[in-house]
Amino acid sequence: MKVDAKQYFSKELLAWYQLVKRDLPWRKNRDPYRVWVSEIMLQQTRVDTVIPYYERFMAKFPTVRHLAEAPEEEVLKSWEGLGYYSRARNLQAGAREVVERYGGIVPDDKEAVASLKGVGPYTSGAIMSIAFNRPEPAVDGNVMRVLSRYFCLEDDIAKPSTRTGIEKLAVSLIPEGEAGDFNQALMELGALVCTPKSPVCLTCPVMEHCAGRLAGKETELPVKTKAKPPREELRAAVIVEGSGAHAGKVLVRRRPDKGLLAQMWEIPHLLVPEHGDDAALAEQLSRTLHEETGLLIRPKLALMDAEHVFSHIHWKMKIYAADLGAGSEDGAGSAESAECTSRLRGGEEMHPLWAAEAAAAYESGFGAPANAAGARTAEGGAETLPEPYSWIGRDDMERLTFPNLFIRVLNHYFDNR
DNA sequence: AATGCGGGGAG
DNA sequence: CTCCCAGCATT
Repeated sequence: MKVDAKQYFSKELLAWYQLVKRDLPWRKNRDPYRVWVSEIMLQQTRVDTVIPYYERFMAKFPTVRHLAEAPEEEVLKSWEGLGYYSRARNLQAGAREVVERYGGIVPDDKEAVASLKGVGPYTSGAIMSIAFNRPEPAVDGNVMRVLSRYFCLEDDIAKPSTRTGIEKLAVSLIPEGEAGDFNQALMELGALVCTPKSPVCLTCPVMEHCAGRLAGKETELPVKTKAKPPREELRAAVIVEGSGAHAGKVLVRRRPDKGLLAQMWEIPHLLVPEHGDDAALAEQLSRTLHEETGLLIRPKLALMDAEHVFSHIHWKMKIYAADLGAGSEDGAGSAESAECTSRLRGGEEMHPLWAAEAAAAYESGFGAPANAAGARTAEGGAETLPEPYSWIGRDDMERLTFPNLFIRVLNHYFDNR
């Protein structure tokens, strides 16, 4: 590629950007903290999705110090529904580091910024160029697509080595003193014109020298290996209705500190080998929850099915509604509970569909609970549930953080109760 | 180099 | 349906 084509590209792209750039909330000024928050939220997330989250987040945590001093649960709650929740924890960890080590001022220093939690090659380049106008590359999916097409590069952009190579190219394209605008222009072009499918080449400011298009390959590029399909997991979940002191509430638990959906709340569920038999699933749920909480639950209704696809796992869940039987801490007594028939419409009545053997095991209380909390009988049971379980009402959903999957399920339940 | 990590919009 | 989005951390 000739030097001419590179200079042409940078000059025309920059001029185009000044004309058409969108008025986005994080472009109001160059406050490094605002840029930082926006770039973290924008990781693997569309602009239109981010905007409302960004507005709420900046109103609630307007400065590095506000974020650093906030309770972690509030930060996670503000991220609810946005996905990739470790971003929220890492962002707050970074804010606390900036307060402790740099007095609350984001340092104008590449190594310092790059060392912050959750800040990788792209984000550090974006912060350094946009906030400080430093000539660093900010190569994301947009940039790899745009440059692959313009320079007709056929390297697989799924390979890390390809990104590294494109970073070197991207640096060489940055016009003197215009790193921030140029990098944003590159991404803006990828978002508005040089889109993944059916790029709008006729409106492209650099169409004339686009090698990919001149070769007729604009829709073939960039080359990218397909991702492996998510593995399927069948799960059985249950909404347990409290009674007595916990009437109107449901049983939830908090997920572990690390891993999938870390530290978020959910309704109890478990991995099962197959979905065939409602009675068998009900029995497994009942037995497992008894082991973990001491509660004796009685699944009554197949409430709904729910599917949720993560990038690497595909959950297929059957969700039951249950109440507490005799022998539970909150047990209202079998006679009373037995009269609680279908409170939910559209569901399928299943109690007492249990196999005789499972029902007998249930009636005998499954033996002693494995959990140290001990048996919870109507007379002498402990008042508190073992961690990480808890009873919550609908109002509590305002302060606890749930993945969208469970928000949908709980809303469906509370709406039709 | 591979894998884990959310959720949704567009075609 | 499929693709992929202003990616990063861990192994």
